[in-house]
Amino acid sequence: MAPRKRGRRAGISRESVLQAALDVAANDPAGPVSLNAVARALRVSPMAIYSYFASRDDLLQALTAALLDGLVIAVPEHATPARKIEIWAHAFRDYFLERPQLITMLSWDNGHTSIAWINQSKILMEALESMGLDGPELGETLLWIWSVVMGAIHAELLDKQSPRGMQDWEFEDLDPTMQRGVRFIREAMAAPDHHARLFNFQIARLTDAIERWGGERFARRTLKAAPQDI
Amino acid sequence: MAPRKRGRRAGISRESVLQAALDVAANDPAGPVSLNAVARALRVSPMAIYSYFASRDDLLQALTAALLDGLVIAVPEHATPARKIEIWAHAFRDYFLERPQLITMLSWDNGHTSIAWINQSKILMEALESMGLDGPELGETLLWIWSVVMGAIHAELLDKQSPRGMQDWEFEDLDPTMQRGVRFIREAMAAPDHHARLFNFQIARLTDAIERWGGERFARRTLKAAPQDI
DNA sequence: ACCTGAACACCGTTCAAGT
DNA sequence: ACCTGAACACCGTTCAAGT
Repeated sequence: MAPRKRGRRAGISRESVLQAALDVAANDPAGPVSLNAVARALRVSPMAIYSYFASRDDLLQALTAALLDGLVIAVPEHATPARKIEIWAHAFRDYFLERPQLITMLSWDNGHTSIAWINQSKILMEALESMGLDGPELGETLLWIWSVVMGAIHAELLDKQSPRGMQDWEFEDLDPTMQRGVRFIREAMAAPDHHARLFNFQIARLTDAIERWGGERFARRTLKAAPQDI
Repeated sequence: MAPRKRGRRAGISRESVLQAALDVAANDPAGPVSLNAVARALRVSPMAIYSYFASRDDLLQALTAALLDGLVIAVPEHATPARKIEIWAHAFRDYFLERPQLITMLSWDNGHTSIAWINQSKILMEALESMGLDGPELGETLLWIWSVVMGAIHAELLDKQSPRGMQDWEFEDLDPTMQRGVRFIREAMAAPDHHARLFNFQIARLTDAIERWGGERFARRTLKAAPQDI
């Protein structure tokens, strides 16, 4: 309560700032993590944080890394590549659903991809390689999987924190065809495991496509390598 | 320049506010549309806007509707359902790429889905229905397509407005396996039509899966309807 | 080196007052 | 009814000053 004297050491550190940021994020998962809120939690002036982080962006980068560090994905060694991808995706989903702030910070807030995030994709990459993917195609597939997984999780979180409520008058403004569609959507979302089912479905289509696609590419490459000009 | 007198009519209207908001959005596609910025463009006090819109949310809702109104998707009547979905998805992508603000406002800012947005999906729904989808399954498929299309476009825009630059020291901190992966990603993204190709690929997988899935469901339903107990 | 305070340029919204 | 101005509670960041 007693206001600190000018320049008096508050005894904060990079770690304690990070911990405070984690607390702020945990207390309000929906809202953005602001420097001011972190400073308030630490009972210091907002500017004190600048001694440990260059900017808000810098703090968020460290925060995402800290949050991601807790994620350890283990896959059975003898599982098929497709199964490994499935396990990877579901582990990601579970982890993000418990830490709703992460998805925003990781892929939407500023677009910066943290190192920790990339390192977490090792299992994914190894699975793709063993499916015969290589070079730019492997890179493209990685980007694709990220987009689908993050998109699906983001949509799920958004829906959970603010269910798309539609007013009656809005519903009546709709085209009759779409009124039926909206009813179907509501029916679909009424199922208690709706989000899990939708996620499962997307990942299944994903691995399905990769298996087929990777197989084709692999066959083509093997064909090219064969001595056809003899 | 001359400051308006208190209460003096500025002569703005719901339409002029909306137009100003469109201008603001066009001038800074990356940044959010703020009430203050719109007021500045109109040369009125921010509070004047509250005479025409209940809140910032209300203004954004109207803004998205106005932006979406310009989108008219026409599909050849005799195209296959899958082809219709493809055309729909690409029309959406083209439209959104020219109006980068839309994607944020529509699906990420507050999560409110505008009526205009839903009405735009009529073609999509008709295509799905003619593929044999119905009920909650149709609703689920609609949600899925939205998620994929919006996710892909969002990722593309984000990448364009702030390319994921990675510092050298960051690269060296990576696991060797992922260093190779990141190199592949860079190679993939070096292609000039990279985004278009990735989008094409995703939509192709999407229609592929729906055709197969819808077909299965259709067959099962037909089977059920058949007089098997005779 | 670490921290504060004042300042600047933002943001959305409420409330009272003026025409 | 329409609009302003002051006020409130935010936000990130710069800069000078204090210990």
